[in-house]
Amino acid sequence: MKSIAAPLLAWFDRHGRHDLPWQHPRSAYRVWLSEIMLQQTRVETVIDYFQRFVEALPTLADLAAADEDTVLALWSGLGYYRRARFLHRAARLCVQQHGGELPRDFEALAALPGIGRSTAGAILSQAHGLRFPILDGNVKRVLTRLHGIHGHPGQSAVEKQLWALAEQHTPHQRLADYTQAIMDLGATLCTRSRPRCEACPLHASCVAYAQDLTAELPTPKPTRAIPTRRTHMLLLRDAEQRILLQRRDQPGVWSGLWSLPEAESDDDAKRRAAEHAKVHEPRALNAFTHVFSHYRLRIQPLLFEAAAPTPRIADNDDLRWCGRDQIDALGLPAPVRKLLNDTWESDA
DNA sequence: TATCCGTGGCG
DNA sequence: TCGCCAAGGAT
Repeated sequence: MKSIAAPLLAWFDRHGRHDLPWQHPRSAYRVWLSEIMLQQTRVETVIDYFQRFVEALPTLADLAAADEDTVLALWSGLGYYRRARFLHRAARLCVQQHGGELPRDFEALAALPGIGRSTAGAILSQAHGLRFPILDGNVKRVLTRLHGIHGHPGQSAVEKQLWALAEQHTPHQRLADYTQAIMDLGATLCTRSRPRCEACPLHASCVAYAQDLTAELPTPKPTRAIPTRRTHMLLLRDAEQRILLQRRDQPGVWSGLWSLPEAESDDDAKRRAAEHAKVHEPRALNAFTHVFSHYRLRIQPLLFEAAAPTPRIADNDDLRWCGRDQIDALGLPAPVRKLLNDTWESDA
């Protein structure tokens, strides 16, 4: 099989992305952080989060020493929060077991939480120039088209075949550049819709291009209808305009993040509100829908005004009355942060 | 193996 | 408005 490395690297030198923030400097810690943030997330979205994160926690040691609320606050809005907790846990494991650095050994690296085969390959190739393939969404898209492979890449047989191809294409020189090059190709030319095949350095040997299959490949995941769940969110606000926040359980959606107490119905909401404060009749705010990958959540916010906190419910690890300026330091789900800000804004 | 886990942008 | 996506990994 003819390797794609030579034409790909030549293209990368002229048209690749060379100014991403994690490339300067390209330390193992920064590459690792970027790879975790980039899982299922766009480069444009990640850049600001990355800058803020490394400014607050410049080294692996800083991350390991940070508390979880700090890490989740820096991650807040980026989604898939388990990534942040795994990142944090992995940093502490590195301090405990690997001399405070990310291991260079593939098995040890991939054994860390949040680091799978592809992310381990990306870190080792980009940070250390070691020869390990990656197989992320970009590479899957490039390889299924280049070789005309049908079937959803999530299927194990298809994925196995793609890993074998990824391995075969990986060169023995310029590993960091090659890894970045094939991702750049997927991100900028070999895009899901309307790929720019005429500018692609590989189109002469591309099966999908020759057979006009770029619109069919990669085979999309079979879709299924997602359910709608409903919840009431309680905005308990005291005389000082503070609102009661509650840390969410693990596991589950938004686990470990600070959110609002929830209820299944109006009556349930009043009952739960009374557990925390002496309250008046609630005011129903505008309901809205938040969409996850696997279900949509219809949220009915209920504002309980001028609540007097029940004394026995003091601030603790999982319950906290927070003012407007306090939520910046906490990890909150994006729609909850917006709801709180809107509520405080509306009577400012 | 299938499901779970966020978010913002785009056609 | 809405379906679908975008640098996966864990369970």
